[in-house]
Parts: sequence; structure tokens; C-alpha cells
Amino acid sequence: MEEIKSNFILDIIDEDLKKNPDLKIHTRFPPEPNGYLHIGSAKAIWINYSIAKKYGGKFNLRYDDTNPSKEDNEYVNSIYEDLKWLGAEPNGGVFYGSDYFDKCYEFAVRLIKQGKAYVCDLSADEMREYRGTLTEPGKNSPYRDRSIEENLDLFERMKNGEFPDGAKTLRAKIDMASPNINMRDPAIYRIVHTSHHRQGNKWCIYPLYDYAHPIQDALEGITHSLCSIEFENHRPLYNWVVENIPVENKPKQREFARLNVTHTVMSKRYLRQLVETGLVDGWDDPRMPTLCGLRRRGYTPSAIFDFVSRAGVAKAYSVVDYELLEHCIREELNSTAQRRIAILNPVKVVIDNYPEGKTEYFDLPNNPQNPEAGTRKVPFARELYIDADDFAEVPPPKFFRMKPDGEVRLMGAYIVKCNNIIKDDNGSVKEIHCTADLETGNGNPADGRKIKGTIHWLASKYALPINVMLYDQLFTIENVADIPEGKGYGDYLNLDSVKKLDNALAEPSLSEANEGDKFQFVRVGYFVKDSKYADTFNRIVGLKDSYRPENK
RNA sequence: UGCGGAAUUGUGUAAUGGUAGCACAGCAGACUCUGACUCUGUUCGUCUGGGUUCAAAUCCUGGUUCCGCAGCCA
Repeated sequence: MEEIKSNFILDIIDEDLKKNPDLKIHTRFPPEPNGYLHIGSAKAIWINYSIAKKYGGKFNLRYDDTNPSKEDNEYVNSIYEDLKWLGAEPNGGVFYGSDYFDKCYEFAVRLIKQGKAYVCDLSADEMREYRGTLTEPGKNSPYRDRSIEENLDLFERMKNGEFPDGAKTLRAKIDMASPNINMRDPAIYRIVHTSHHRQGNKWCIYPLYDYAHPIQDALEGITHSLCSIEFENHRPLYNWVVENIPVENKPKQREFARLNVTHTVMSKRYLRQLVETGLVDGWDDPRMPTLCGLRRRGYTPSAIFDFVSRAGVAKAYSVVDYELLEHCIREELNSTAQRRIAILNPVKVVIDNYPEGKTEYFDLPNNPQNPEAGTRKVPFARELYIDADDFAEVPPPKFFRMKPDGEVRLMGAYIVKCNNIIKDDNGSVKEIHCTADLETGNGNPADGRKIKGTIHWLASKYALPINVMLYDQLFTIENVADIPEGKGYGDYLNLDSVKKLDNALAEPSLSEANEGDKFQFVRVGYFVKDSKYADTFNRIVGLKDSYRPENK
């Protein structure tokens, strides 16, 4: 995994370490189990994990499951799977925020006894009114000065289920006139009569994030609670809680900008919408920016960490170009993926001077840059297929592939010359007739002439029919920023970026590929064999410029 | 209009008073049995006005722009 580079969080930690050299750095990744992990989560994971690693500290996974109405075991499991896949081992342990509910309750009672929290009867609407606005201070709740005894009694009855949802809240008594709205007596407990995915019906009151999170951090021994920038305004409240609970450990919250990538969204709310409306196949659709979607698209953990590492850690809002992500996976796959031939749009080629019925096998390197990857045998015969794009009857300037009277190399095999073409009634090319330079075979011509173009080919009688799903764009969502508030997502999906090619062909050795194997279709792009589509292969990342029709 | 953040090339990110660097993208060329890869070269930047200093992206000061905050979500 990429080591973390110089950034402002490291500076803060170094500073803390200078003050207290014995400090054992302890971080955590605290996802709410209400959706699948995505590339933005990978950034948070990487930051927390790699910082713990750098300082020889610990890293926890903690499910932040304090809202029973949104969370589900499906997500708990998927998060664990994805984290495991990434290889970010939580060496500090796996925890659940809900396991601290007893402590949260105990500390809340303590706050009440100290006069620092009170039960409030205001409705949600009333509370909003009392809160004031961004520019005007709030005013005190009429229930703010209840006696400690009354608060204790009411809070216990809240816990015992005597009140309906929303009837009462427990609030921290801080400052209704604070310029920071989060400090205006925030609710720390609410009543929700909903079964919890882990606690069942044990509770009908649930602590809110701002109250529960610092407690969880403090109890787990977290030293640095690293989260995204929108929580920066919550830091004073985080500190207030830490200061007002009887725990030695005083974790420190620090914030970094969340990851944005062009042509997609990270919000779980939107991603869930895509899944639930059926616009994508599921959370693991290769168009999704989820980790499982990227996995199906062929991304590897190392490429993902490479990407988030290159994107960097800072506080300024930014949107990283998806080309960087593609670069990272291309770079890795280029050195690791085996090459295979596939013809996306076949056109028949007949080698007139090649004996009918003869088959010979050429050895093609599995990875030209890595001889250790070995070779494979690819059958050659009189009748072949090439990609339609590799032939031009009227070639543009600098067209190096097959053209009338031109010579071209069949990759790993003979040099052939196109003699004439046969068209069907519609005038489109039906058959291309060539002669091969049989003297040279898979070698260079004796007369030293240079052949500029090399194209891929398949012997028709051995070619393996496949379906190819083309995901030409990394993601399918465009101009997300332009989507009006409240508008459905479907209208803004670029569904054209997914194409299914039914008549594609591949070399026979592909039939032996295993699920998850990654290859490079020579001159076409990278793909991963995906069992979900049986005989279908996903084209995942295009080769840069490889199909540019002509060069300027 | 309140509070809190942030502004470095097309994008992202370094430089912590001392040569503005790196990566991606772009452009040009070389190489190539993948027009990929690789290699070489190259365009382009410190939001803005003032100040301090021998020296400012960095310090001070005025302005501008962008992001976040008014859930009993996280």
C-alpha cells in the first residue's frame, strides 16, 4: 500500500508526538452501515490506516450504527468484505457504535446530574424555531431549567418507552446564542421506537452522532479522529463532549476534504437511488464508484490506494479527474495483465495462398514486457477475422493498418498484403482477400522492409463467441452539479456509455479463464472475466488512443 | 447578513521567509510485431490591492471568490 506523503495531518501528529513521545497513535474508520463503501471511503480508510501504520499504531473498524432506521446487516457485511478486500486490516479491532449505548446512557445521566443536559419537550418544528438562524441567535427552550430530579425522571421514562417518537429529546445545555449553530443546545438523544439491527428492541432512545461519536472514540482509545471537512463546525461540540465525560483519553478530531471524482457522485443517497430505481444492476455495477463496482471493473486495491495517495490530503474543496484513476489501474494492469486477442467487430479475411484445412500454431507472448509470463499457442488458418476498424478501403493519411495493396503485420504471425475486396449487395465489405508472405512466418522479411502496422486477428474456425459489455466511460453520470435539487437521477444518466457487443470473438484460450482474471484485449482495452454475465466480458479501461482512427 | 474553512498551471498536490517542484491531462518528437507501453522535449501557475523584508506562495493588512453549517441524519 502506498505510504502516506507529507500533509497537514501528519504535521499535526508530529507536533503531538513532540509534546508526548509516548503517544500510541490510534485511528479508526467509522462507516455508517447504510450503504456500500465507495472510492471516497477508500480515501478515509487509506488515511486512517496508513497513518496508524506509519507510526506503528492501531487502526479500528467501527460501524457507526446509532440510527436504527437507516442501517442494515447487508451493509455491515459488505463493508467488512470490502475492507478485507482492500487489505486494510483493522489491527485495533472491529467495533460497533451501538455496543457503547450503555456507556452513552450512563454518561448522559451523569451530564443531567451535573446540570449539563436536560429533557426538552419541544417538537422538531418548535426546536427549529427556537434555534434561531445563521444570523440570529436562538432562544432558550422553556424546558431548559427543569430540575435535575425532573430531568432524571423524564430521561428514565424516555428510556422505558413511555413516550412516542419525537415527543422528547435530551439536549446538551450549552449556549443558545452561540454563533456556531451546533452549540445551540444540540439534541443528544432522541426517541425512536425502531428495532436496531444489532441491539434489537433493547432501546427506544438512541444517541445522536455528535454525542455518540466522541464517546466511542474516547472509549476505544482513539488518539486522532480523522473525518471529512463538513464536521469541522462540529469540533467544538466534539470537544465539549470529550471534556464532559469521565474518560481519560482525549481524542482529537481533525478534518480533511472529501474525495470528489469527475463524472460521478459519492453520496450514498444518490448511489442508493441508482440501485433502487434499477438504473444500474446493483451496488456492484461496474459503472458505480463503489469498491465492489470498481472491483468488478477490474480495479485492484493497490491501484485504488495509489489513486487516493496521488490525489492527496488537503482541506480545500477539489474534484479529481477520473483520468488519474484510470491511469493508476492501467499502469498496474499493463505490467500484470495477460494479453489476449478479441475482435469486437469482425470482418472476414481470406489468405489466398494459405492451404485450405491447414492449421498451425503461433506462440504469442502473454505479456511482451514480462517474458516470465510465458507464451500461449494461437491457431492460424486460411480464413481469419480482423476488426472492421483495422481496414480502410480509402485510408486517411498515416493509416498504418490494412488497406488495398498495403502490407500489414498480423500480430505474432505473417505479413499479409491486401489484394482485393468483395462487397455484398449493400456495398459493404464482405471479404478481404490477401496473400501472406509465407517465407517469413513470425519473423522479419529477408529484404529488410519495414512494416509499420500490426493488427490482431483470429482464425475463424477456432474463434470463441463472446459478449462484451463496453463501459467506455468510467462512470455514466455527467454534469451532476447541474442536476436541479430534488430531480430524479435517471434523466441524467448517460446510458449510451454502456454497449453490448453480441458478435464479438475471442481467441480460444479465453475459455479457460477463471472468474476475476484480468486481461488486456490487445489493442482494445483491459477487461475482467465476470461470472455474473456467464459468457460476457466487461471491457473495463480503454487503451489510451489505441483506437484513434487517424493520427493528425 | 452570523460562524467555520479554503484559494499554487487545465486538474490534483508539494514547497513551513531563500531556485515555485511532482503527478495526471495537453502538445511535439523518438521507439515499437499492441498507433498501447516506454523514452525525450515542451506549453501553462502562487485570487487581488497595499505593506514588512536583502528576500514573500509563506508574515501583516484591505478586498474578492469558493466550500460547509439552521436534522430529533451521519
